[in-house]
Amino acid sequence: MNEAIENILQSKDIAPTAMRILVLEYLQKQTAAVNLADVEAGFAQADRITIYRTLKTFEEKGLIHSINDGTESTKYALCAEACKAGDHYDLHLHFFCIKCRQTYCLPKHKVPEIDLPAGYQLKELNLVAKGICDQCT
Amino acid sequence: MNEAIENILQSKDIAPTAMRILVLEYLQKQTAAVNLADVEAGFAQADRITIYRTLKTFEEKGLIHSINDGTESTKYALCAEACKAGDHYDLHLHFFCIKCRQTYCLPKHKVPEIDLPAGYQLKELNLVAKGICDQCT
DNA sequence: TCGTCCATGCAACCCGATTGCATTGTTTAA
DNA sequence: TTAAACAATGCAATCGGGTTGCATGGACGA
Ligand SMILES: [Mn+2]
Ligand SMILES: [Mn+2]
Ligand SMILES: [Zn+2]
Ligand SMILES: [Zn+2]
Repeated sequence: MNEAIENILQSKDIAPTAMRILVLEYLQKQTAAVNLADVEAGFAQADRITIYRTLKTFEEKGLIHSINDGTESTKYALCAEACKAGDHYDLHLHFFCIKCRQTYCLPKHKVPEIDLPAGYQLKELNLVAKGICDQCT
Repeated sequence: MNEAIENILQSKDIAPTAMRILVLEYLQKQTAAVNLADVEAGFAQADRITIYRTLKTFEEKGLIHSINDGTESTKYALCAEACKAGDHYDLHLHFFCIKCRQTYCLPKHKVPEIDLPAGYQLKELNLVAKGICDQCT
């Protein structure tokens, strides 16, 4: 059972410690993006800093991606498998619900092509929609 | 001279105090979006909190809009004239240069239409591009 | 077994954002 | 004209997310 989780970590070049396995299991259960406080609250006793560094490591190694939805805290969600250290391939739309304040990945909605003025080089594109989610309608 | 500035403030239902006139004049001079510290540094002696509240008021009244470019601080820039209290009409692309760390409004690049899954209601759409600006190429 | 490396835990700090409150300035109604 | 009512300002204090320093502990290879 842990086998699968450990394999995922190792495939992303992350040493599978107890904490990391727990955090990854937690992330897999989520249906919306979570912030540091959410993860912390997901465990009876857990060190905030260790979770913080775990999430940082996960992000660096391409296991999760961070989302800046305009709220006070950064949120995290699991990446598509194709993501690698330093490269997040699946650029998709994120939706923030102003009612339940949940942030959802919409991986089927790829960010659109945009053309920039002459001389501008594009490296990254962030698209965040705000509104009311289907649960809250 | 101040006449024009005062008219702008009054047209947005903002009482034209000395500080507000100065801040608006400052904002009109900018070519990139600014944060609170920028505005503060733009004056010899100025109270940070007053500027903070000035920017908040400007935003509420639809004179400026705030930009979350993924950096540590919120940035602000003047709105199109059509913007009103609570309603920012000119949804456009913002470009953050990773070299000079400036954030530019690209009002000619409107945010694209997106279609959401059934049951999702759209209220707002934020699009931020990151890369290298024409000055830094 | 020892030494090295990495992960962890705890304390401390940084900084942008925000609030409380007393004071000052401006507007409004008597 | 004057006094009350209201809005803006200035200063101190706080909050909270994010980040770093450092000592300890566990895993693993020489
Ligand atoms: Mn996502
Ligand atoms: Mn803009
Ligand atoms: Zn919702
Ligand atoms: Zn630049």
